[in-house]
Amino acid sequence: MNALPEATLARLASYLPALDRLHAEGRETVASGDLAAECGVNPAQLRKDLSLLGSYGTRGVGYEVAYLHDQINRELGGASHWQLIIVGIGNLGRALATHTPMAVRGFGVIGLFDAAPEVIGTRVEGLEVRPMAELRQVVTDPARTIAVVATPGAATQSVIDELADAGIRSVLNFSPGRVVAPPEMLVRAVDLGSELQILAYHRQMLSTPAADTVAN
Amino acid sequence: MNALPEATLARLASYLPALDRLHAEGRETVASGDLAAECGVNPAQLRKDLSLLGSYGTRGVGYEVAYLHDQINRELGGASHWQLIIVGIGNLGRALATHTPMAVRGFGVIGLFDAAPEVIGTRVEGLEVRPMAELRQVVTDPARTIAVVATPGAATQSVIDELADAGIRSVLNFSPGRVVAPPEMLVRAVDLGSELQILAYHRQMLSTPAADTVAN
DNA sequence: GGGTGTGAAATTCTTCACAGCC
DNA sequence: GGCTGTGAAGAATTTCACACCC
Repeated sequence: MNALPEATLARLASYLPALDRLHAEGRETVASGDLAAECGVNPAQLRKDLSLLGSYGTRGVGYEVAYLHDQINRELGGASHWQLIIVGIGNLGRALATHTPMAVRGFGVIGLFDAAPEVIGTRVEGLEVRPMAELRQVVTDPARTIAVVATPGAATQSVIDELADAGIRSVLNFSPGRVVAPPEMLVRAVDLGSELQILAYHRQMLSTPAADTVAN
Repeated sequence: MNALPEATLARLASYLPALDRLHAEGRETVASGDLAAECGVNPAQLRKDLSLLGSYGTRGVGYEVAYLHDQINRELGGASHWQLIIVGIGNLGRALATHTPMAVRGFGVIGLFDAAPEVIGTRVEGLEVRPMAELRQVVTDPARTIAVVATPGAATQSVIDELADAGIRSVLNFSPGRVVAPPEMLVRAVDLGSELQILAYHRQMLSTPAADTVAN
């Protein structure tokens, strides 16, 4: 299987929750037009995305909901059973630890870490919060572990270093500020502030008609 | 000023934190190559992005850090002083309420709302959590208000309806599941699960060399 | 010399439109 | 009849490369 285009990848991930919903409603099959409307994309685009995974549709009928879900999930690596650890158990860390949609997609949380003594030893969802020193005891298979980093900005770089030392090579970073990581480490940054800013821009554009737009 | 391309928009938002950092380090000017490296983009791309806002650079020197930051921030609508309300004060809601990078960029939180009686009346960062019934008392200027929705899935649609009734037209939705909203309402969905899945896919690709890649 | 601003080329992504299958 | 799968057209984005300015 060839590498999927970046744009397709983001859309495929968004099809999964929609398929979950359809499955929950008891739908067995779905046509590209319906699923596309649900996800806010063009039907042709959706069909093209799915055709990159192979041909899972039936002409005249559509796609089998459960089977399609499995195929997308497998392709995205969700079925490979990743193990998650969360570093930084503040509000955001706790939110991520209890975020059920993640667990549903095959990401199981196996460890929680924090630096603050008053947090260490407390429990979240039945898991005890541990100090970073115990990282290696918890992470038994670093190649299959993804670290979610939700620490305050100042601590992030040293956390990344410790994770790298423990052999972890996949990081989802919610902490603002760029970090340097060894080349074998894949770091994906998520910036919640940017999302707000993009929304604000769009609203501003819609509300204040451009001066160069002639009335029609 | 014309509408900015969607792709440029996302990058501009990512330049702001980098400029913040440079400013904090005392840098007065920065060349496109340096800032681009910091943000992980192509230097020509960065120059083209900035040129869409006007010509703020000096040939042979670079861009003035503080001035460039102000220009981008203004263009993105951050300086328009948006008022934020947060609906759903669970862990994620609390995390967003205390997320300082947001406040820094001109987004001030003016209200917190939740449905659970045991949460109503508690305080987060000095703000009292209120029931949705008090929405209109808090939101005095709905056109300048952005609602951040962090409710559990089942409650989301009714929350959107109530927000629409109160005249709010901008929503950042962290809740999974598609919602229907009136046409004048702009809803931007953020799915934290997708980010994990995209990361997992990339790691899977890097770790298992494609069969069709000939050794070289 | 160093670095921006920007047409033009190259690439990637999206949409169309229709043959082919159920 | 309805819907998928996909080549081809069209649109958008990224990158190159160089004129121009400090």
